[in-house]
Parts: sequence; C-alpha cells; structure tokens
Amino acid sequence: MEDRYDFRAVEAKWQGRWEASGLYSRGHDPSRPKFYCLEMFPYPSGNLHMGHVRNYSIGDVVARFYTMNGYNVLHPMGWDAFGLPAENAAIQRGVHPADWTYANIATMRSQLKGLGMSYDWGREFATCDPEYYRWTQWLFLLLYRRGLAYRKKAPVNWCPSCTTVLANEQVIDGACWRCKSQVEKRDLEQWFFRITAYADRLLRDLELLGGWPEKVRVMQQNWIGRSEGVEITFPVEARREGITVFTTRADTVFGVTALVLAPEHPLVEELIAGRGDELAVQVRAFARRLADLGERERTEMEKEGVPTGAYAVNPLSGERVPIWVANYVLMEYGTGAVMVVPAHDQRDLEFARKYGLPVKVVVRPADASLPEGPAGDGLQEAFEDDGVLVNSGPYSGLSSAAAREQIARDVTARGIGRKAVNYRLRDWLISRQRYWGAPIPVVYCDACGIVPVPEERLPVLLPRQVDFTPTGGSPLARNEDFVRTDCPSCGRPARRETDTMDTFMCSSWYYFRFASPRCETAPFDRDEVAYWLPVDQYIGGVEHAVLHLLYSRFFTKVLYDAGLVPFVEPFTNLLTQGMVTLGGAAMSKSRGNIVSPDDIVRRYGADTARLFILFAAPPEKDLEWSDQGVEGCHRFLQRVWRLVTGIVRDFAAPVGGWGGAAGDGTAGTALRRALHRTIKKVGDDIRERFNFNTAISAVMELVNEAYRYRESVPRQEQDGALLRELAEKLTLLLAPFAPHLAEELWEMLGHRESVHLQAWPAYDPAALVAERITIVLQVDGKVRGRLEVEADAPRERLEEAALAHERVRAFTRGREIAQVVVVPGRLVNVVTR
RNA sequence: GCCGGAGUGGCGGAAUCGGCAUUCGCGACCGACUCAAAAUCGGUUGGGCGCAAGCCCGUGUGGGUUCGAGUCCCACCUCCGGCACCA
Repeated sequence: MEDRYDFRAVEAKWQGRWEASGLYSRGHDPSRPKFYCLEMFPYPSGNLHMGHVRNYSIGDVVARFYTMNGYNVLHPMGWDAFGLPAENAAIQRGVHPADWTYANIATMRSQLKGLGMSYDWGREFATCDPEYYRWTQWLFLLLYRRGLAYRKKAPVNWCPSCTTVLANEQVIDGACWRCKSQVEKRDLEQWFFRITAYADRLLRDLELLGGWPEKVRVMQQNWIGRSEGVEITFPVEARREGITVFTTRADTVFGVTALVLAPEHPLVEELIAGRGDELAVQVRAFARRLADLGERERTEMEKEGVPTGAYAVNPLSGERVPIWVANYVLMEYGTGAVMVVPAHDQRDLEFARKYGLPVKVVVRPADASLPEGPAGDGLQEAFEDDGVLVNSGPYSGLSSAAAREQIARDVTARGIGRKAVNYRLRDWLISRQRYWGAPIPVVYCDACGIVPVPEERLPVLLPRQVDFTPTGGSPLARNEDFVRTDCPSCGRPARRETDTMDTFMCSSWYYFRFASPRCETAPFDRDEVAYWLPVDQYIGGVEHAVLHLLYSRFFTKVLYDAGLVPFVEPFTNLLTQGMVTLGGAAMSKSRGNIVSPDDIVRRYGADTARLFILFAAPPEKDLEWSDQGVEGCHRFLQRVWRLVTGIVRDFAAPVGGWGGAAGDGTAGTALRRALHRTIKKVGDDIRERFNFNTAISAVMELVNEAYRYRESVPRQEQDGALLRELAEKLTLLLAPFAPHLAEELWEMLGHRESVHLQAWPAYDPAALVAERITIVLQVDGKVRGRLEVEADAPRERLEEAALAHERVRAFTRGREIAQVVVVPGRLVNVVTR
C-alpha cells in the first residue's frame, strides 16, 4: 500500500483532456430534460478567494450530479467586469482599466480551470466586451421606450470617496457598500429606472419563489415595504391648497394635534413666503440647516421641529391644528407630510412632549385601561395597538379596523382623500460618474432635447483614452471626441451623456446572455432562452438579496412585458451559501486572515480543496477554515485511492457476479447493503437538501466499512465481484466532489468513456433489506437492552421477546407493567406503574 | 423596535417522520510498524460515581404535552443576519 495518489500529475492530465475533448460543452438535446445551473459570476478582482471556491464547488457538484442523472446541463461562467476597482487601479498604478481587467480574467479563468470546474467555456464573456455592453445599452433603450428610464433632478446618495452617486440599495447604514465612506446627499440630475412601477409585482411574485430561502424572500419583502392606508387632505387656513397626509392609522384621525411637514416640502416655502416674522426666520434657518446634513447625521439626531405659525383644519373633527416642520418627516416617503397623533404613535408622542402639543386619546384597548380624551396627559407610552374608538364623533365605538374602512369611504365620498398604498422601495438610480462602465446611450441636443441613440448605432463605445483623475465629474466629459456628436434626430451638433451605467445593470441580464452568448442580432436568441431558462438552480452569496436578485427580477418582468421572454421569474431555485471565515471572521485583506486557494491547490490538490469546503459545513452556513480539516480530507482521498487501486490489483479479472445472497448473514452481504444504502443516501442528500457534508460523511463510512471487510476477510474468501462493484460505484459517487480522482480511478477500472458522462448509480432496494435487525429495549423510556430479531417480526413477537429479556425483567421486577409500547423495527418500551 | 435564523462533546458538525443523543471529520491520548521520523494501521475519547457489572446526569434556561422530546407547545436568555424616524 505504499502507492500514493499523485494528485498533481492526475489533475493536470485530466484538465488537459477535458479541455481538448470539449467534455463540458453543451447544446440543445431534445432527448433529455434541461437543467440550468448557475453560480453568480465573479467580479475579476485579481484572484479567486475561498468564497469563490465555495460558490463554484457547490455549483460544480450540482451541475455534475444533474448531468449524471440524465439532464442536459447548462453550466456557464463569465465576468462581471465593469466597476470601480479597475478604475482605481488605473488611478493608483497607471494601468488601463481594460488591461487590468482582462489580465485578471486570464488569471482567474486559469484558477477556475485548475479547480476542475465543469464550465462550458465556449459560452464565456465579460460584461465589458463591446459585444456584450452593446446589448446592455440596448436594454437601457428598451426601458426608455417603455417609460421606465427617466432623468430627474433629485437629492441622491453621493459617495465622496468613489466620487459617484449610488443607488439606495448600495447604501448600507448610511455608508457606501463598497468603500464604507459616509454617503452625502446631493441634488443632481440623474437617470433612474422606474422599479417602483413593479413594486407590487415584485412583492406578489415572491410567492412563486418557493425554491428560494425564506430569509431572502423576507428581506425583499421588507425592502419593498408595502403599506396600505389613506391619504387625507387637511385644508389650510387662508389658502386654497390643503396639505395631504398619508396614514395607515386613519382610525386615529380625531387624535391629531398637529401636522408636520418635511423640511424640503414645497409648501414650507409657500407658507412663510413674504413673512419676516420670527417664526418664518426660524423655519428658514431650520430647513437650511437640515439640508446640509448627511442622511446618517439626520436620522441619528433627536426629534426637532419648529412651528410655521400657520394652521390647518382637521376635515373630520373640524379642529384647528398647527402646522409644524420637523426633521423626522421624510420627503421621499408618502406625501412628505404627516398627521401628528401623540397618543397613538411613539414618535409623535416624543415630539409632542418636547414641544407641549396636546395628547388626545381616541383609541382604547378593549379593557378600557386608558384614560379618555384630552386627559391623556399622563401617557408614558403611546398606545399603538388597535382598539375601540372614543372621542371620535360618529366613529366612536367602532373597532379600529372598522373605523379605518369607514373613514376611507367617507373621505373618498367627500373628495378629500382616498385609499393609498406606499412603498419603501425607491426608483433605481443607475447613473455613475465613473469611466469603467457601459456608456448611457443618450445624446443631448439643444433643439431636440434628450435623444436616445438609435439601436443600429450601438454600441456607444467606451473610448480608451481618458483622463481618470477623479474630480467629481464624469471622466468621459473630459474626452471631447467622445462628447461631441451629431444629434441622431436632427443631425446638428449635440453632446453625449457622459455618465456610465451602474454595473448592477450589466449583471441584471447576464444569465439570459449565456443561452446564446454570440448572438449578434439581439441580446439573446429567444428560442435559446425559451429552452434553457429560467435558471433551475442559482447559487451565490446572500449579500445580493436586495441588490442583484431584486434588479434581476425587475429586468425579467420588464422583458416579459415586452414579450421577449415567456416567464416572470428568472431563478426558480436559489441557494445562498455562507461565508468562509478564519478565526471567526470573514477572510479579508485588511484583516490579514486570507487563505489562498492557490496555496491549497498546490499543496493538496483541487479535489481536496473542493472536498473540504463541501464537507466542513452545510452550504448555507458559515464555514470556518481549518488546515487540519483539509489534511483530513486529503487523507480520505488517499484512502480511497489505496482502496480502489488495491481492489483493481487483487481482482483484475473478476469472474461472474456477486456470489452471495441477501440475508445470508455474511460480511459480503453486509458490505453490499452498506454500499447500496450509501448510494441512496448520497443521492438524497444532494437532490433534496444540498447536504454535501452528510453525503461525504456517508461515503467516508462506506470506505471505512470496505477497509474493515478487506482486513477481516481472508483474501481468498473476498468476493471479487462485490469489491469491483463497490469500487466502481464508489468512484461514481465521488465523481461530482472529486472529479479528477474519480476520472483517474474510472480509467484504472478499465473504462474508456469519462466518468462524468456516466449515469448516476442506482441502488438496489433489495440490497437494503436486512434480514435481522437490532431493536432497542426500554423500561420507562430508558434504554436497558438490545435484541436482535428478524426484520419483519410482528408486534406480539417483539413484545413477548422484550418481556422475556433478562435485563427487562430485572428492571421490572416487583413493578406492575402498565403498558408496552411496540414500534416495529425500532424499539419496545415497557412502562411500569 | 420589527422580521428572519441559530444555540448539541475540546473543535467543525450529525440525528431527514417524536423513538439508541453526539454519524463523519479534526484534535488529544494509548498502541503497532520503524534505529528514528514521516506515512499508514488499530484502540480510547460528553460529565460524574464505581474494582467491575453497571448506575446517575447530559442538546442555552424554566415549565408543559407524551410511554418516549435535541425535535412539538408556552415563557425567557444569548448570539448572528436583515430592516428601521417609512407615518
């Protein structure tokens, strides 16, 4: 057994052969069902990290497993290649972003090949290829035509360090998702996608995504943030126009003791227009001060407000209420104005207490434990639950729910309000003031205004010669050759849009492109997309739950509406894998806790790296790296190698089939049962639960059993046919996890065709059946003995045998037997009184 | 605050339908082989008591249901993740 598995030679040998034979390229095959297995494509940052290895190892097992199970599997790989790091490298090191990016792609491609991933490399592309971004621009135009792309001036998130604006989804806790700098608010004219027009469908269709983790669906649900309520217009004294508020608690409308406007609300300026009094001066100063604050500072400050001196009238109660301006009202949500109900909203209560506004209780719990009406002065905490209305005119006595309905009807009938739905989701800001992205295909003409670039003139090429120095403006604006163009509409001189698109736009449709990556007449061939999509299994990190995954769903619905794709959801099943950690923290350069995949592959081989990463934890959990764990997996593969090569050596030419018979009680029968049990378990674990860790441990057990057999049964009595069967099926079971080792063993076993084209082994149900089994004997729920019986022994026989058992009798002696619970095949529990 | 997930040996984790808690792997200890080491192989390894047979305890805490609970129910604690002046 001195023979050692030379993983370096074997892995290089098969990677070369696979590539030369095109083993993993795929096309249509009407004879087999299709399966699209996709892993989130990487940003080519330079080198693969362990998170990539985990992501792609999981995907590779799934792809290989479904291939062996008879599916025509699409398993492509490409590059999410536009983005800031390339440009930063250019600024810091003087390398052109394109050169930097394509060099990184070359490195990472060879790393992926070194891991033995089964990609159809013929479908590879990078989103920065003009042949790709041409269609990204085409899709922009599609959205523009459909009224879903628009330009507006708005307060937007600005990252001072990246010198560009960001989408809402890219601001995490008030900071830039990429560089963690505090984000500022700036008023800029920018391009948006009207994703809010799809808010309701994006929410509703989450129900179609039974194959997604609950967690991700909930995150999207929270992000979209639908809330139902009513808008009610309060007339303003001495003005024609009123103030419209949005509320989900119309039942508390008789408890309103003020209205509050967001500082940016257009009416604020009007209410104090031409006034020089002290209040007006205060309001102006307040609004200006808040405008200068970042979102973070603003959300963290205490509630603050100033009265405008103006009054409105509650259209339901007829009461006069003061109009205030306050920092806690958001202009971007609802109508930018809210009614203040201190008794029933904690924020309003804090505000009212600070400024001495009245507190008026109008909803009481069913047990009437709150004081009524204006006597709510002692209220410590707002009563925010539903209850029964009091002090509410004609609505008194109604339940909150009934009152909401009635009030909605009444305000609608009187023309002073309506039911309304609001979403937390905001439109997607896609302009970026950076170079390394797809140019927005739009031209500005003095005569014609905004003119989209005609499809036949796409792509709008990103020029190579550009000054990348960050100034806060778009680098493209400094390239006059790029900027100057003719108006596609009137032909007169015009200027190009100089912003580029958010890279999330590129990644929102790449999975369509893989179906027909060289299509030159459209973003994708519709027949190919109809054949391959939707993606059957998508695998990636949970960090994209409300970024990429939301945008992609939006894009798919737009394409569906345009009649270009026949489905409304792009990803049928989603698996979100956990992080790879070291010392309990995510691996990162700044923390200095990186383990390099290259080093691991060099020392132990790709198969070991893949096996460890799949074995150490279930895929959705975080995985703590362990060098010793890696060695354990390496030892296991060496053990497999010695087992199979030993069998091949000892039983080069087996005669006949398996010599035993089920139920003959021999070591051979037991081993064969173990083999078939393992085949069943590994298949179930992969297919039903993605429990690669338990699948692998089952294979380890099988190998242990095989060794025990080989060592305990004399060589001449060993069943050669059984051992050959075991060696072959073991090799097939390992093929998705350790593709190189399996391929080499398969060849040694005498096969000419790749192990990766073989059918997944079927288990023999007859082999699983044991003649005799061990059942547990309990007395009062405690295990007191074991009993070996025929597998099909009936209840009465089990009960009888249990009661006759020496140890059971010892524990029941002198006690009355109250009950005997018999679970055939498992246990007998004797219950005493 | 709201929503989601998780708490099991020294460690990663297993127990898939309410039925032997801790498969498998790592680590540790003992042993075989060896001049020695590496590699490999075998054994032991939740805690306590006991010479032993064996007994008792044990899955975050406290209750409950059940012949039987890591698993189901109630209350709570801790940790992780998401959202958060969203009216």
